[in-house]
Amino acid sequence: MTTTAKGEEARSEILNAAWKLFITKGYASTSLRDIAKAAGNRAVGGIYNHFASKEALFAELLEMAAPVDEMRAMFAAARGENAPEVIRNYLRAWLPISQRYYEYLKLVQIDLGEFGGVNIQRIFPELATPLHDYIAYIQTLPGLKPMPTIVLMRLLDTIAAGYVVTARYSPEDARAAYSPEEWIDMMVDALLDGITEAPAESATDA
Amino acid sequence: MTTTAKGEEARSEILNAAWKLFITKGYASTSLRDIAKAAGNRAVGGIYNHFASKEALFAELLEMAAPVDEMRAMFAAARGENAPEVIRNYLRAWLPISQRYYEYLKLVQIDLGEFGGVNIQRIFPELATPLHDYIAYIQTLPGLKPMPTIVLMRLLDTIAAGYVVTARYSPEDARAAYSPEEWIDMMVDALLDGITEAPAESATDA
DNA sequence: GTCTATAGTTAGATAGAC
DNA sequence: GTCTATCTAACTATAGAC
Repeated sequence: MTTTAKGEEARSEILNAAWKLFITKGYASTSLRDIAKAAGNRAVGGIYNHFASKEALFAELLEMAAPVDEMRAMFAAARGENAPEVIRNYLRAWLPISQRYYEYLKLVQIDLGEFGGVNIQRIFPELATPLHDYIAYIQTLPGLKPMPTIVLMRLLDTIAAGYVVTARYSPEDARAAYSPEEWIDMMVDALLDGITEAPAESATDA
Repeated sequence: MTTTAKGEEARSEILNAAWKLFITKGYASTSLRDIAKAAGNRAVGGIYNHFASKEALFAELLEMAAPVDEMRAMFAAARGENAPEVIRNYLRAWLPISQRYYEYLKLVQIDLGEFGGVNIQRIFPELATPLHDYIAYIQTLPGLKPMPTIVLMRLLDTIAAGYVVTARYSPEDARAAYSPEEWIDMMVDALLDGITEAPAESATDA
């Protein structure tokens, strides 16, 4: 829809402004006037030089911001010799990403609410399949209690989702008592070793 | 705003319709015409006999659906002699509630996005304080590894939030392999005892 | 490609008969 | 208390000058 350098700049300004507004105000509450104004006080009509409609602009955001490459790279990198070690590597890599992904999830929710999820359905398989393969890989490694793949997947998803969600709702000052890395390690430790006090006898790795 | 029985019925029909539409379509995308139509094909203007504005209608939903009583009752009931037992009781009681609460959280997000959270701020202290007290109570009980209150709170919140979120995103058929109660117990077990295989020597409670 | 101007539609809210 | 009719404002999208 655009070829010149100036056009490209306008296009990305519009995308940036739309991202911020859709995230903070929602889709329906964000007018094209709002977007045009936030994108350097542009003309409303000019948006249509770059996007066919408001929904097309939204769909473009959803597609270009999907963390497909990031996730694939992480799955390739977070490997190791035993499952606990790999899980630790995985969560250390994924949790910081997933927090950035939090804003993206708002766009996903918009797509589900406003458009019935038609836009996200094109992207989702690209993410689900590598994740499933990766979890299956972890289960070939030693060091875990036996459990079905679906259970392990949900546990890992639970930590990731919970980490992101609780970062928003818990009181800020208490959360600041630890660095993000410390928080991640504490949550990983809880998942791997539990929070129940050991039976007290042979404390080999305290 | 309403006194007669017929008026009360209309009022609750409007509230029910608005709840469903706000949850599924979002606030801004839901028009008062949509609500009036869904509430038994009523007249749009009639809504103003019961609510001063669209926002007032929304605020009423937010207030009346807050699970304040449910949470207080749960905090009072989920007690015991040692911390792991109490945590299990707590999560068994709270996770089913929190899933119903999932829809309510969408309303909270709407309030944050559309109104800057002004409506939820009236309700939030009623929930946060009892929760904090309850976590502190758990920490007076024996059986947990030593950890700061804020860490335990975030871990419990993580399980609760993760349970709710992953229920929406994981594939339905795989999730149906276990009952909700089984899922909850598996997740509680993971939190309490971890997922790492024990060092193999003295398997006392396998 | 960007702008101004505007068409066409729909929103929240109000007035007044019944 | 409910209805029909309507007001004003805001929206998406288009047309046409530059």
